[in-house]
Amino acid sequence: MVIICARNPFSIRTVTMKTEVPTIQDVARVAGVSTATVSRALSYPERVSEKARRQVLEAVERTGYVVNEAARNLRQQRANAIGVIAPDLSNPFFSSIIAGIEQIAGPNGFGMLVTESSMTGQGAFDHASLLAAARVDGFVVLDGQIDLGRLRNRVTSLSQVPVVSACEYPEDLPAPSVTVDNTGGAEKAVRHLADLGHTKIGHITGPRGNILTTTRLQGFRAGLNSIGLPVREDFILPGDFNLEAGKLAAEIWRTMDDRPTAMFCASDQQAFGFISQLSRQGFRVPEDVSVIGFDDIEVSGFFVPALTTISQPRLELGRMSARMLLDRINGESHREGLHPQLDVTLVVRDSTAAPRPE
Amino acid sequence: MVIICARNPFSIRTVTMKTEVPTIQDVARVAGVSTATVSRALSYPERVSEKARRQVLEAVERTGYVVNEAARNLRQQRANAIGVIAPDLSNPFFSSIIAGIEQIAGPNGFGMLVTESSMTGQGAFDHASLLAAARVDGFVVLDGQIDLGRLRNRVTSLSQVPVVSACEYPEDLPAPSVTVDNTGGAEKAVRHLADLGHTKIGHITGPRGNILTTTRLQGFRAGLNSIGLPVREDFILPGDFNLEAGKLAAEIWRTMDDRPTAMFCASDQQAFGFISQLSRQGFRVPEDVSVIGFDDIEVSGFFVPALTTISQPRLELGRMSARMLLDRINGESHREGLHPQLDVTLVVRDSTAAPRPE
DNA sequence: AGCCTATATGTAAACGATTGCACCGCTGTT
DNA sequence: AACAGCGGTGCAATCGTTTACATATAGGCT
Repeated sequence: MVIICARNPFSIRTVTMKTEVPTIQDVARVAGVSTATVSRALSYPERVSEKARRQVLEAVERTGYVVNEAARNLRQQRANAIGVIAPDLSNPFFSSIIAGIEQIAGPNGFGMLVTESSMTGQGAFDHASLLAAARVDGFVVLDGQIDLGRLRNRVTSLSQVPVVSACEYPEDLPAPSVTVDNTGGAEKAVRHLADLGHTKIGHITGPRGNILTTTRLQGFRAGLNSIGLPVREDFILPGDFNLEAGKLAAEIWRTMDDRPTAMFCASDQQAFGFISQLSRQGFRVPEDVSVIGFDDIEVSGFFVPALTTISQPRLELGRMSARMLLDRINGESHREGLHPQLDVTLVVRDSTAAPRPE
Repeated sequence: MVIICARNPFSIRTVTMKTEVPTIQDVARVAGVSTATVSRALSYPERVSEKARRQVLEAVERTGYVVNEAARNLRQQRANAIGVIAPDLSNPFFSSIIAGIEQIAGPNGFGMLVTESSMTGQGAFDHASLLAAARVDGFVVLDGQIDLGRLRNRVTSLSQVPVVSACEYPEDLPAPSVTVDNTGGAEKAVRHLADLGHTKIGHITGPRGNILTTTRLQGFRAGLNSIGLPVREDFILPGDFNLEAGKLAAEIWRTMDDRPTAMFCASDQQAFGFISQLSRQGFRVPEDVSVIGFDDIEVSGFFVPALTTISQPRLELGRMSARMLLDRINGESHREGLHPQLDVTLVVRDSTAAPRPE
């Protein structure tokens, strides 16, 4: 490989030994054109002559030039990157959405900066506003619990900053969001259980205050209503989305003297925790109790028993939110009130069955 | 909040309505000092007078100034960011490592750019070298399968570019790496099974060519040897780390006329797939066959049965590799040959038991 | 008093790209 | 022959920092 780089040819930094990286100047010199032409040849090929384009391309090849993003970003007042704020990076549910975001961002020349909102106490928000000042062009927010007050104080009018929330969303956030039909999903779950013949259907909720918790609970009630089943408040157990919460709920279920014969869990993880603890106590799923989850994470199909659940298009959730964000960044402003909702589907596997005859 | 920003006070871009963001010039004006002093007051507080520092800090407060990273990066020839190359973002195993990296990078003022190496075919490598030119100061590589030839062609001498590989590592990569004791882990697994009384112990490997596959297989053999058990080649089934591979292996196990009574799986996910498929066929774990995994991902403790496995410190793996990378970036060059190896521990749960008496 | 040092500040030159503007030559029209 | 229009190109300003260097001021020493 030939390295052509006349600028400062004798500089040898003895410590780092960093090889000088070619600049647009070097390319221009080799190609025998001005830097303006080089820049144009690369960004708007159709605006330079055939000949110039060839020369530039060859010079790029020979020098091994690659654009310095920092310089470009400074000049263009653009970061060519988006920020992702997730509540919990190690949660497989979120990582799949993040993968979806990357699938769109990457090929469009955008980097993806990932932060965890739980970070450092006050956390992501200093991050976020700090980032907003030059590192990213916008955010995808995956955390519905986020403290908006803080952000508002920093960023004068939030609605100006390109933000798209995905999955969970703060209700009062004046930004587009992409979600799934949580209410409808919960209704489908209930209906499925009822179709199997269950009349005593319970629910383990998500964490208090979370929007997903609210909508799924709402769907749960609506589902029961629509098929004429009474809502038994004592069958609604408070929980969280994680494994531990399912375990805790199992302990409560065990102590009930009138037990539901089927449980709708607010997440797959929760369902795993529930089933796991029950099995340990000698109960069997679905023989003793049917269990249905929500999310359809990858492992669900391989759980024992394979989990019946409401499947969310997580990858598509990420892809769509990234697309919307990129659109906003590029000025193709959707109306603020854009809130697409993706459909969810019932996936029947082995954790649900007809109730044991009395 | 007071916005002080004299530069171009009448500019109102009607389309975007972007609020002008204050620069260091604005701060300097308000504080009544030069930009140099502002810069110094923020970066080296001890090098300016008490008075100047106070004035600058107050001006920063009033203007809401936050440094423009693009400009800083350009000037300093530094990106203040690290790149992470992962083979599969939605895999919970990797996401935990990524979380660990972020825990170190974030607080140190480094952004974390995440890319998936499977991306776009040729993929991460154009990404990677492109990034190397200005977006990141170094990489943590989580993908051992990576095509080094490509990278080499781009980056003249790879050893100059700060790279740390974590978990998996290409054997010929002249870069520090942080791994876990895979061989030792495999030995522990085998020993545990032997201690329970198993003599017919099998293994489902990872994907061909992967370094983890090799070292774990090696440990498996070594373990058998050290306790005087023969290595039955027909008990070694080829696989992959994912769920599907476990399922496939289960089918093979079923057709064997002389079956191992215990299986050491190359990953937890694989173990899930194996157990899941077996259960579906009416076999029981650990009664019919003991199963031990490798990784100890979060859900393992809640599987049915709870999975006995070799636990890796995934978060620490990420944290340590991030620390090493940051050190290298800051010039505190470790020797090239630094390859710390973290310990793994056996976690005994319910998927292993003594073999059924003949 | 004179000189030297140390400390605190300001001035201005980078960093490497993009892009508004001016210019040049050519073609086609009047 | 004059001129408008246009595609292609180069010049040079600009983005917002950091930092080498110059300068100023104060204080300590002989």
